[in-house]
Amino acid sequence: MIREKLKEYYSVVFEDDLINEIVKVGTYKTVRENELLLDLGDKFDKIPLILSGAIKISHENSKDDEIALYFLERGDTCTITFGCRLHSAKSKVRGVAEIDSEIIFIPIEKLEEWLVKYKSWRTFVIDSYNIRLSEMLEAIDTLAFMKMDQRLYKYLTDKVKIMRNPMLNTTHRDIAQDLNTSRVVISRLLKQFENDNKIKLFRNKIEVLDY
Amino acid sequence: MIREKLKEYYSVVFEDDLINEIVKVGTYKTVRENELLLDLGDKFDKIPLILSGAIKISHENSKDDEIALYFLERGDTCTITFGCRLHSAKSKVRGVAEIDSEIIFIPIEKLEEWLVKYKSWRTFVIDSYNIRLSEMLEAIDTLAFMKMDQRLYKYLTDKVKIMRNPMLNTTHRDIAQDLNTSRVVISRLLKQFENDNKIKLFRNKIEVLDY
DNA sequence: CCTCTCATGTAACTTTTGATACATAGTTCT
DNA sequence: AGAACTATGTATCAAAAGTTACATGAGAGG
Repeated sequence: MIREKLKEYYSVVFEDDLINEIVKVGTYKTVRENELLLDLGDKFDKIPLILSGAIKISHENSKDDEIALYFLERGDTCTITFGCRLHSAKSKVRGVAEIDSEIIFIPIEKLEEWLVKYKSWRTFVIDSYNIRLSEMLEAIDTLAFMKMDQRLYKYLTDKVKIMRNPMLNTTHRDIAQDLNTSRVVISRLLKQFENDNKIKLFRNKIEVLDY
Repeated sequence: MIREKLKEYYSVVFEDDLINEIVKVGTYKTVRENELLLDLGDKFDKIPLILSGAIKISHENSKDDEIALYFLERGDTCTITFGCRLHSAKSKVRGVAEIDSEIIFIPIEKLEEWLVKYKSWRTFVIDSYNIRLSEMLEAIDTLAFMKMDQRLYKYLTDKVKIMRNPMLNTTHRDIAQDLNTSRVVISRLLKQFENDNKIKLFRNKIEVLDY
C-alpha cells in the first residue's frame, strides 16, 4: 500500500531502487486535521515525506508569540528536521495538520547513507533545502515590507490555493494567531475587505471572492 | 598560499584529501570593504567559502526596499547560492563585504560530486543549510516579535560581535536601510539609547557601551 | 575661507497598529 | 427555553512608527 502511494506521488522524483528502500524502512502514518505532528523542542529523528494533505509550519518564541511560516504539501519534506540529529538540537518549529494528511517517516540515519547511494536523493535533499530557504525568504519579505492589510490578504489567498477551496474554515482569532496580531485588528481589516467585495464573511467561514 | 589558509581555518572541518581538491579547483579572492560580491539576479555558479572577514547578506523586494538578513564569517558558506544551478534561478539576495574579506570560490559542479566522495563535505553542506535556516528563523523572529527599538539594539550588538569592535563605523542612514525604516526613526531611538547610557553617538560612528 | 554636501537633531503631524471594553448574535448543552 | 460559550462588530483611546520640514554642524573640495 505504501508502495503504490509512493509510486503515485514520487516516481518522478525517486529512482525505483530508492523507492524500494523507502518502502522497506519507512513508516506510513495518517494524521487528522488539527493534529499536532511536531512540537517545539521535540527531538525529531525521522524525516517526513508528505504524501497528501497540508501541514502548517509555525514558529514560536519564548514568550508564546507564534507566527505561521509556510505549508508543506505533497512532495515536500521538512528540512528543518534534518538538522536535529547533528546538534541534537530541538525543533524550533511546530507542525500541525491543516487537513487530514498522509505521511511517510524515514529514519534519519538514511539521510546521509542515501546521499552517497542515490543521485535522486541528493537532488531531492538539496532542492528541499532550497525550497525551504525560498519560503523563509518570502516570509521575511512579507514581514519586513508589508502592512497588516497586505499580509492578511496574502494569507487568505495563499490558504485558498493550498486548500484548493475559496471557502475557508477559520475564525478571526485563528488568523490573528497565525499573523501574530490581535483579533480586533483582523476583524477590522476583514470588514474592510468585505466592503471592497473581496471576501464574504460568515460565522467560522470566509469566502475569498477575488484570488 | 591557498593551502595554508585553508589548513588554518578548515582542517578541523575537512579531510586532507578534500582540502587538496579544494586547492586544486578553488579560486582565491580578496574583496575590499563595501565591495559588492553578489547582487540580486546574479547567476552564481560558484560556492564561496569565507576564509576571513564578514559579508553582509541582505534581501530586496521589487520595490527597492531592502533588509539585512545576517552576516557570513569565517567557516561560513552561502547556501542560498547552492540552488542557483538547479533552477537556473537568480540570486534573491545581495552580498556586500562589511570589511575586507578573503574568499575561496569552488565550481558548483563539485557540490554534488563531493557529496558522494567526502563525508566531511556531506556534513559541511547539511550543517551549512541548517545554520542558514536557523539564521533565517532568527531574522523572522526579530521581524515578527520585536519592536523597532529592540531590533535596533540587537542590530548594534550583533554588529559589534561580528566586527569584534564596540566602535561601529556607520551612519543613521545606513542603519535605517538595513532595518528597512526611516532615518528619523533611527536617530530618535539612538538618542534614547544615548540618554540611557547604552551607546555614545559620534559623527559617522557609534560606540556601543553595553553589549 | 567659502560653498556644498552629508550627517545629525528635533518638532509637528499622520497613519498604523494594538489594547480595552462592551454589544450582539449564533451554538451547544442541559 | 435558558444558560454559557464563542464569534463577530465596533467605539474609543494609546502607543509605535512613518512623514515632512527645517535647523545645525562637520568635513570635503575648490
